[in-house]
Formats: sequence, C-alpha cells, structure tokens
Amino acid sequence: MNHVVLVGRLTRDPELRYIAGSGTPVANFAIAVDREFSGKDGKKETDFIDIQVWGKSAENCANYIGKGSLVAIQGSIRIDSYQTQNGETRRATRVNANRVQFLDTRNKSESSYKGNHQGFEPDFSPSFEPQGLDPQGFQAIDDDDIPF
Amino acid sequence: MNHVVLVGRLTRDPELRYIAGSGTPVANFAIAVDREFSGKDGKKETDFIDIQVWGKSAENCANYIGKGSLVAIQGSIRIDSYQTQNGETRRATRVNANRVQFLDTRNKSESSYKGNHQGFEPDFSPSFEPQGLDPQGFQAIDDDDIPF
Amino acid sequence: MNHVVLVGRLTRDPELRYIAGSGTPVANFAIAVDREFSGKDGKKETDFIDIQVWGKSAENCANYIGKGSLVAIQGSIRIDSYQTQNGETRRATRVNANRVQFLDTRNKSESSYKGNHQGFEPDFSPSFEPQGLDPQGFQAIDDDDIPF
Amino acid sequence: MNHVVLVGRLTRDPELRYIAGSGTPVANFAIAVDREFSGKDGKKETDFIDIQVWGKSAENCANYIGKGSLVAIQGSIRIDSYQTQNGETRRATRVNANRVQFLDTRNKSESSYKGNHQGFEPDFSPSFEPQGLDPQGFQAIDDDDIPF
DNA sequence: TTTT
DNA sequence: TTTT
Repeated sequence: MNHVVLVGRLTRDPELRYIAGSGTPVANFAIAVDREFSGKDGKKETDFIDIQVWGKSAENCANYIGKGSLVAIQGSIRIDSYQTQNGETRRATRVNANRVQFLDTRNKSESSYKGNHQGFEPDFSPSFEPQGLDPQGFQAIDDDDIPF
Repeated sequence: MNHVVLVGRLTRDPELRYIAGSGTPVANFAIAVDREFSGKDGKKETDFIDIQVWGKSAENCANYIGKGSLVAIQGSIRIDSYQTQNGETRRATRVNANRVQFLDTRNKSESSYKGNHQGFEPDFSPSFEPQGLDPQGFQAIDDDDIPF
Repeated sequence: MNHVVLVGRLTRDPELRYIAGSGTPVANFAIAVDREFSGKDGKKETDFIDIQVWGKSAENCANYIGKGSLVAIQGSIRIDSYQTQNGETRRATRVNANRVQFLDTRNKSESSYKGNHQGFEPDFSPSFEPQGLDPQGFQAIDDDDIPF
Repeated sequence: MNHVVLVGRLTRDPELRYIAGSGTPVANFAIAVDREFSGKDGKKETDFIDIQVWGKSAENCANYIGKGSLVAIQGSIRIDSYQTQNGETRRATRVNANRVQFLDTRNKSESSYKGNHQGFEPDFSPSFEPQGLDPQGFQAIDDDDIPF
C-alpha cells in the first residue's frame, strides 16, 4: 500500500518525452503544495514535489495544463536510483501519478492571458501553446476533442 | 492537500533524537514498500521510503517497533533542503508521519532474535533497548547538527 | 486507519447548526463526485456523498462556499445509528471532514447568479446568506433533535 | 477523486457470489475500524464499514481471509440505490475495494485455532474452512497456490 | 544502506 | 529551480 493524494499548482510546464524503444510517453513536472500549518513566524511554507506521469495521461498534461495550473494528483511514492557523472549513486524521490485531475477550468491559453491582453500577446508563453492542437488559433476547443 | 498512506516493514530500528532547545522527540527510520505491479521479468520491486515522526509518537516507535515490524503510516510528503560539507544544497524527501499504526502483534524482542542470538540475551536485543528511557541519559543533539 | 480524500462539487448550500450544550458548530452538505470509469453505455455516473464538518471549519464552509462550489475534502468514514419515528434503527454513513479546501476562486455570490438573477439582487443570493452571522440569531438545536 | 484507505478486521467471513450473466465474482464483508480518538468517557468507538470486492480479488478474499483477519483496503466510496419490498428507495453506502492487502500471516484455519485447541476442534467454525481448497485437511497451503 |  |  503506497498511496498519495496531492492538490497543488504546477511550478513549470510539463516536459513530455517518449521512451526510446517503446515510445511510451512520460511527462515530468513539479507542483507547489502549501503546508496546512506553517512555521511559528507565520510565514507560509511550501513543498515542491516532483511528479511523473505515464501514457495517455502524460500527453493530456502536456496539452492541457501548464505553469500555474491547479491539479489534484493520485499516485504513489517512487524512489529511483541513478548515477551521477562522477559515478556516485543517488536517489530521486517522485510521485508517480496514476491520475491527474485538472481543477482549473481556464485552459492553458486562457491562463496566460490573465487580464493583460492588449491587442497582441507579448507574454503569451510559447510553452503554453496547446501542443498537438491547431497552432493557428485558439478557437474554443471542441468538447469532443477534450479528453476529460 | 498532501496525504500519504503507506504499509510496509521497517528496514532498521528507529533512531530517536531530541531537538536541543525544545526537547521535542524525533524518530527516523525507513520502510520497505513492495510495489503492487512489479517489472515484466516478474521480480519484485520495492521502494525504501524515509519516515520521520515527531513527539510522543516518535517515542512510541522507538520503544515498540524495530527492524522488520509491519506498520501503517499516515502522513505527508515533506521536502527539506540541507547543505553538504562542500556547500552544495541538496533536498531530502521524507514522509512526515502523523500516525504510525503497529500491525505486528509480535514485539520487538521476538523480532530481534533471528540470528543474533548467542546463548543468552534473555529476551532483549541491544538494538531494541528502549531509547529515551536509558537511565544513562542521551546527548541532546543541537539543532545545527541535524541536516533534517 | 480510516482515510478519505474526495474532490467534488456541493449539491446544496451547507446547513450550519450549533450543538445545544456545547455550542459547537456543525455543517452538513453533500458533494457530487463523478466516477472515473463510468458504465459501459458511457453515461456519466456520480456518487452523492454526505459530508459533515465541525468547529471553525463548519463556519467557514457556511460562509464561503455554496451549491456548485468545488472542494477537496480530507476526512474519515463515520457510521452513525439513529432511530426512525417508528422505532426502527438505521445507519447513516457520512464523511467526517477534517479539512475542506476551497478550489473555486469564484465566491458564493457569483455562483448563485446562474439563472436566478432577475434584475437586482446586487451580489447576494438568499441561499448564500452567511449563516451563523445572521443578526437575528439561530435556534440552538437540542442534541436530541439531531439524529446524527 | 474518490479515495479511501482503511485498516481493520473483518466482522464476518466474506460472502462470495457470482453475477448472473457475466459470472463476475463479488465478495461482501464488513470491517471494524477503531476510531483514533474516542468519546470523552474513554470508551473505544468503532465504525463498521461495508466492503465490496470484485473479480479475482473477491475470490482471494473468500479463500484466504475470514472473520477476524486484519486487512488494509484501498478503494472508493460508492453509493447504490435499491428498492425495499414496500417500494421505498434507499441508499447503501459501501467501500468498493480496488485492493485488499492481507496483513495477517496466519491463514484462516490457523486463526480459528487461537490457543484453545485441545485435541478436538469445538470452535472451529465451518465458515473458516478454506473454500475452493481441499476440505480434507489443513496441510500447509503450498506457496505457489497463494496469490500473494 | 535496506524489510518479509 | 519554483506555484497562487
């Protein structure tokens, strides 16, 4: 039994890769989770937790959420070992997400607009451009195209 | 929201320490959690997850469970930063346990018998000696000595 | 160990009451949680789960969320027995919430606008009137009146 | 998101049925979960929670655990509606278990022996007889036969 | 660094 | 290395 539930906001856009042989999609990102009870000084404390998602869900993350999006994650703690360049063995602790629930109704393009949209899009981060969707424009995405 | 539930066995006896100023007890140990679905080759895979417990519950762990004990843990993921000797900053990921439920009826002494039993040691292994109840006393550890 | 995590939307406004003797606040409401995998016919299935919150958190729910609000709930399953008028004993199953995290930025007034907005009602729907702040006062409910 | 984790003991043996058309196995039982914090009078309080398991896992429950067994359950809350004889609609709240982890090493037969075994087996409940296994005797079950 |  |  190894169960984790987290609710937090992405600290960066998901990075999508495909495993060499199998072609399996993997997405990596981190979320910021505020602690319920913070330090005595009252200043907010936050844990930045690394998340890994596999398969179709990885592609959905890459396409529909970005830095700042609010998500609920269900998964398990996973500890992987790896070698540094100088041959040292280190451990990476991650949450392996079985399910990522998007809690922001605003999609990636909307979220980057936040109010400061003045005829052009200076701060429209390329990283929010919906991948795998029409690069031309941001016509509302048809309900049928959205996998949730 | 940051919730974790784990069921697994201790890989070593809990280490109990007391925070210098406050005297707050802290126990550290790790548990082995077998993955539900293991590799294609069928060989079992296991995550070794670091646990930290505070307060009265830390003392209970030190007194009543040891290497091999089965426990259910409820807590949250916590990421602490610390400095290595050469000034590098690293992160330690742990589960901060709010509750440790003992699932083994057998007590510490029984579990410590396996192998290191050499003719005497009535029913008590050194590693299970209730820490914090040591009449000798313990060395209070300075906050600064604790990387996490 | 009895842990529950739910994410869903309120099906109605919280009902706030105060326990007679102690004055402890209690709020009751239900949330709709869509099942991840629905029936073969593809039609969405939903569980409507009863929630009970105590103390300060009950008042916060009454004041800040309403029908339609998205929440994450952490708590435990609780089964209470009560008597029907005809002396039958029945069981009520509820989630006793330790923590209710509000996931909607939009406040109560906004959410109550949908549909029942008829020219005025500045930014306040009756159903969202902060209970427990009512200058009129509330009727303390006797413990015996509460089946659960 | 609808996640539940419970640790408790079976209050009765699992009842195994097979769905008419499909032949899918379903097991029903209940577990007793002690509340962490009990009433002011100090007397222990317990929730008796109904569990439902499907598929292969249902058969494993029927074969390997019984009244008194300690289990960890991971699943979700499910609310089903049904009609009483007099046409009333009622709701049944259950935990739909995705995974049942057996935390008792003692198997069914052993557990019913608990100490009071004096040459005959007065209190060997038939209900603990391993179903689907050899009714003749209680030879240790071969490791290879046990799916965990 | 690892538990059964 | 960090989110609102």
